[in-house]
Amino acid sequence: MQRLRPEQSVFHEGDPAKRVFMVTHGALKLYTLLADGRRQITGFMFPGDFLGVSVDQEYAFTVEALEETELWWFSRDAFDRFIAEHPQVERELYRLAAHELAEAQRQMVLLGRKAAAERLASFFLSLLERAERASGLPERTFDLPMSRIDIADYLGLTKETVSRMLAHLRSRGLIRLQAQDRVEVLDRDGLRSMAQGESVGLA
Amino acid sequence: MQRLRPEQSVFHEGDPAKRVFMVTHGALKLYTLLADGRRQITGFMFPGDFLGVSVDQEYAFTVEALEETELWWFSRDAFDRFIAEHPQVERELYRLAAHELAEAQRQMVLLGRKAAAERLASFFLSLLERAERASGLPERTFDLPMSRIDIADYLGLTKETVSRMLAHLRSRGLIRLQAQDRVEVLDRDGLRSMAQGESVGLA
DNA sequence: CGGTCGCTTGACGGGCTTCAAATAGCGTGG
DNA sequence: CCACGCTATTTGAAGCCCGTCAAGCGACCG
Repeated sequence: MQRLRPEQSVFHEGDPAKRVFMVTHGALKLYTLLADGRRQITGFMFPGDFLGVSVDQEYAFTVEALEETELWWFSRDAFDRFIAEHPQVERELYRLAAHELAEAQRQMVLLGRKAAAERLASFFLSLLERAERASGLPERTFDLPMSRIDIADYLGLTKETVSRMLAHLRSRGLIRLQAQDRVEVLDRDGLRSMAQGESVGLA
Repeated sequence: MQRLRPEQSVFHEGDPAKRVFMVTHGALKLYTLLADGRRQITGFMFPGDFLGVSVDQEYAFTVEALEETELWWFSRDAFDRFIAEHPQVERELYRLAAHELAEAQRQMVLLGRKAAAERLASFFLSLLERAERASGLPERTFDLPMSRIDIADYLGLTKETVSRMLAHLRSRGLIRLQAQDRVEVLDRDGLRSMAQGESVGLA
């Protein structure tokens, strides 16, 4: 078990991947830095998510807590022994990796081809869906445990553009800010159509 | 075994993931489309690569041949049976997924944070490294089996910008075009420093 | 209630896209 | 083998979206 305060890191990019984690409370960000300080957040983690599982030798990113966070961890050796004794788990991990990969691909589409407003709308929709998966109920609101800069670094934008797009979504009546860090979705379909595209499936 | 002509597709996004493939000759592109036709290529595949392995139920992208291509395939059922009989293979597949995931993360950094010239330089370096892995020897040249539009859709740019950045790299003396579809690297270090950043590893 | 820090808003500029046209490469058929 | 024609690629000009720089505002905490 490990407790983290905001800003504290779990591990850094390049560290040997000696542990496997499960998030029990809180929220985390995963990121990589370029030499000149540019940063790309490659994902956020929430309770129930696994960390450092689909990793090969070294961690490929840095992980840092966004808020008070609690993790369960195992040494990779113990984890590997456990898997060896429970082969059906391996299949499950495999599914997990496939899911992560699909998510990464969706993010590539977002970063490569979507406009700023579309990116923010897509992000909000996925946070809403996550909130629903967590509670098991339909939801109209969700929290934003991360800063505007974090959102920007996740969406490949700047904090100013995030702010402006937020204003844009608000003025279009799609969302409302119950607080700086809490979003209420007023028009889910509108948000979806702003998020655009979503793959059509056909060539 | 399956043979494909250029432009022929192996499967489409949303198809049930009934098969697993290995590339033996040729080259392929993986992509998703947005409703209005915008396209993001999420990867290219070359001999030795596996296709449709880390996939959950449905394929998450369309795959299309860039040139004359040959694939070996297995039904997913047969593949799963094979894995069940050879548990050590599962571990290997796992490693494969981890590697794919790391690559996806690098692409997110490229799409989210790199400038056009940096993207093209990064792409060329990775093609050069792939050519070296394929031959097992140091290389100074590599092929471009894909069109400028494909490159653009992979890098999140337009074909015009790709052309201009190509001219830029040429004028800086970093590369030379032996043909439209064959690149010679004249200054690998220069290319590397243009590709920028590569993660610094430290926070 | 005041200070600090994060967020928002505004003005401006730049890098990439868009639209358009010229050129080059390449397969085809004579 | 060469000429032709088609398409991909390159090059040019103009515009726009988002980034940058700067200032103002607002929220939260002590």
